[in-house]
This record gives sequence, structure tokens and C-alpha cells, in this order.
Amino acid sequence: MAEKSSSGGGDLPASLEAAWGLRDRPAKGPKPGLSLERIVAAAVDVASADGLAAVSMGRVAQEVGASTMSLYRYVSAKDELYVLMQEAAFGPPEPLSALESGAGWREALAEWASAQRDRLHAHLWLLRIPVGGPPATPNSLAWWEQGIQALEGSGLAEGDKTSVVLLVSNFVRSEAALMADLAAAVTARGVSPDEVTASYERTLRRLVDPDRHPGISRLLESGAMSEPDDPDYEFTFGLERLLDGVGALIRKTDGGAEPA
Amino acid sequence: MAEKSSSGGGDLPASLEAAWGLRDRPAKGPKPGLSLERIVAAAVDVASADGLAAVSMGRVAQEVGASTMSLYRYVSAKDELYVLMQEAAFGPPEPLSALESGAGWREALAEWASAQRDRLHAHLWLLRIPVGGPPATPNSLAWWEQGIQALEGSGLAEGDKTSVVLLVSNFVRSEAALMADLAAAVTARGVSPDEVTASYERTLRRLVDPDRHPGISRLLESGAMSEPDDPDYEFTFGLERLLDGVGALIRKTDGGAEPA
DNA sequence: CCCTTCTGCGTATGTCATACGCGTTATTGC
DNA sequence: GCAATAACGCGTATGACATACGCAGAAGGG
Repeated sequence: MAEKSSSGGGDLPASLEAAWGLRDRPAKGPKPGLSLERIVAAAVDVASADGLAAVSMGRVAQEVGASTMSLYRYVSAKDELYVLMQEAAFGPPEPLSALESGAGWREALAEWASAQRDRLHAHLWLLRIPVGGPPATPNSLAWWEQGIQALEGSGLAEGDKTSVVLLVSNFVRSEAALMADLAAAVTARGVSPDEVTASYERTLRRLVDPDRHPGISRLLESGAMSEPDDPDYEFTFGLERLLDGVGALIRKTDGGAEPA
Repeated sequence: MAEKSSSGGGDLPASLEAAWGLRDRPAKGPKPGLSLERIVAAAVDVASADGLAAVSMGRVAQEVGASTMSLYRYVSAKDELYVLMQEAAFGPPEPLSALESGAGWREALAEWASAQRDRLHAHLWLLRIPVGGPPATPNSLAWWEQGIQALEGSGLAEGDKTSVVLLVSNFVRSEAALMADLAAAVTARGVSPDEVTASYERTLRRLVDPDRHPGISRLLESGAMSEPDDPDYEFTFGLERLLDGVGALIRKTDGGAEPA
């Protein structure tokens, strides 16, 4: 009764088992005319072309030349498709050059964060996928592992490494989500990014009351919003702060424990 | 042509104008039997009781004792309702005691972050609302303003203050989103939080390969996951790192500028 | 050779957001 | 007062969409 994997305890949503390669192919009925890979690839294409909202079971089916319901032979629900799309679009991490060149944890973690960011920026629709619990897919674990590895020489406790990885990972997602919003506004109306931010600044000026919002007023007056913002600025800024904070922790930990 | 507010340039989604109080009430037809406030309050109640997914126009209408379509006299689309729900549930910020007692930026920012977190935890469904661009509601601006104010004595540049506020705010949201996921898993199956994390750890043990994932393996062996985790731990940890990072920036900036 | 099992898929159901238009009700200009 | 004018509440209709159900045909296994 606990033979297969159906009711063991910590269970995968069935189609995830396929992602891990532990799928005992039935070998009994007719051979499948489709494949998970084709379906997921088609779904990713649709999302990349027309956004996540355009990914419907019907649309994906049409894209692979099958009927809507046939997809359910491969995916038990749309949420599973989402997970698989995430896995496919994010892909496995590249080896960190900072680790190979023997650079420190800071360079390694920065490289890791940038790589993660690149993947998100390449598929902004990833950020629209409703989250579903902690990672349990091959690529998610691989990225997690790589994050831990970046902190290998840091002397941090195991739990802290994961906490840091989570912290940085969440930061990257947040920043990318901002970009996704901006990109969405840009394509929604047909204007340039600068026009969108300028329009937002105009809205702010209309709403902000210098008495009630002295700080924001000062910001507006400082002209800091009008500058043609380097799109990497917010990312770099946040990452530097984060790494500084991690550095402080490492220094503290190092003092009270044995060095590597 | 730019008289009202319809085609000025930086425009509000119409029902937001009501949130700002700048709504020229029609005064022509029959008096409305409903009000935005009642509708939004009902929607918030539904979300609090049965989750954001239960918030449908029909359900909300039923809750206020009206028909589905009558809601559209008050809200032009569901997205607007979402924005208003966010505004209502999040509410305005309390005054920061750290500011009144003259404590430093660190205490102020920590208090600010905690307050924001409390609001999110009180309404976890807030995190399920799909994001829609930068803040333009009264309470959003008020929180933003308060964040800037917390950094008043820091000597940071105006733009940097906002960057820090954004950074911390995103962190709080990310952490709360984690909690929301956990809570969702807890209510979905009917088990305890500890059971959920234990189940996840079991899943991990099944998937993690010590060769491929030495870091995660070490984490699992360290027992760091099994400890009955303080639910505040991840939040406190991340916030400390963040504040340390901000502190490093302030120290750097302070060196090149005048002190307060 | 038949029986089991899996396939693709047509059909049906139920949920939603929302466009449209009708009858009704206040308010305003005369 | 009175009609013209808006705004109101809301019934109906439309069009997506996810997905349950069941059937008919295909492939191996005994």
C-alpha cells in the first residue's frame, strides 16, 4: 500500500514525478501522441508571446494540435502545468564562475542573484504564476543548492545559509516583479517606459500633499524620479545592501566560531 | 478638455478618485442604494472568511443584498475592487513610536516593517491580489511617506530613502507570502503547521541526492529544518540583515556628507 | 485471442466577468 | 408643476474557461 508513491506521506503532484524522471511509463495502452515536454513547451511559447493570461488549456491544446481534454492525460490540473512551465522556463543554473575562480562568497552570491534575475527577465510571465508552496522541482532544488554552495566558504550555519538564499531569492523576484509591472504598463498602453514613469510622476504630483507627505514631496522636488533611470539601478542597489547585511552576519559568526 | 480629470495625463482609475475624496457626486439620478464603502467592506469580509478566490462579483453582491450587476455602478471592473480592498484592509499607518521617542532610523524602520507585516498577516489574502503598478492610493502613499520619515535622520539621499523603503517593503511582502503559502497548505489539508513542514522535509529527503545536492543534504542532516521554528524567525533574520546593509550604506554616505 | 489498460476527445456542467438595455427615480431647467 | 435628463437597480445574454464523465479505439499481456 505504500509500494508505489501514492500515499507515502510527502507526495508529489503526480506530473512532477515525471519531471524527476521517476515515471514508470504504463507500457500497456496505446502510445501517447503527445508528450509533457511538447505541451509545456507550447504553453511556454504562448506565455512568452501573449502573456500568462493567454495560457488556457484550450489555447495550449490548439497549439500542439490536440483537443483540450487530451491535455488532461498528461497534466492533472492547470496548476501542474504552471509548475512545469516554471521549471522549463527557469531552467537549470549555469555553473558559477565565481566558484570556479575561487572568488569569495560575495561575488558568488552576486553572480547567482544576477543569473536568477536574467532568467526572470527573459520570462517575465513567470512572476504572474501564483505561488504554490516551497520548491520541489529539479531546477528549483538545483538553484537552491547553488545558492548554498555560493555561501560555502562563509562559515555560516546551515540554516542561515538557506535563510540568506531565501532572502536574496525573494529580493530578486521582487525586483523583477517591478520590472514586469512596468513592462505590462508599457505594452498595455503603447508608450515608452520613460513615458510610463513620467505619467506616474505626474499622478503623484497631483495626489501628494506637501503637508501630509513632506518626504515624498521632497523626493519629487529632488528630481530623483525624473532622471532616465538605469534599469539595473534598483537591482544593484538592493543587492549591495543585502550583501552588506550578509557580510555583517558572516563577520559576526566568524568571530564566535572556527574559521574554515 | 483637461478640465475634469478624464484625459489629463496621469490618471486614476475613476473609482480611485472616490478613495481620494475627489468625487463630484452626480446629484442627478436616484440616490444610490449602496456605497463603495459597503461593497468594499463586504468584499473584505468575504476574502477574510473564505479567501480571495471566493470574492466574486456575485458573491459580494449577494453579501450586500444587491444584484451582481448593480456593483458595476460603483466599480468599473473587478480589478478596481481589488485595489479598494487592498486600501481598506491595509489601512493607514499608526504613528511610529520610535519617531516620537526620538529613537534612531533603525528602530523606526524596524517598527515600520513590523507594522506593515502585522497588517499583511491580518489579511493574508492581500498577498494573492495580483499587483497592478505602483501605489497611488491614500494609504499606500501614507505608508510610503512614513517609511521615508523613518529614514529622516539617516542622511541618505532622497532617492536612496525610497529605494530602501521599497527594499524593506518588498522583503516584508515576500516573507508574509511565505506565511500565506504555509497557511494555505495548512487549511487545504487539515493538518498542523508542523505537520506541513515535516511533510515537506520528507519530500525533500526523497528527492535530494547527496551527490547532486550536498548543501541541501547537509541542511537536512543538520536538523535545522526539524526544529519547531519560531514563526518570526525568518522575518527577524531577514530584517536584521537588511537593516545592517542599510546601516552600512548610511555610514558610507555619512562620511561624505554632513551629519544630522 | 481476448481482456485489460490507456489513449484521444466530444459533450456537458458550472463558474465568472461583464456588455447591453429596460424600466424607474430624482433633479433641474423652464 | 412638468418635462427632459441622468443615474440607478438589475434581468438577460455572452463568451471564456476549467474540468468531470464516458465512449470508442489501440496495444500489449496472459
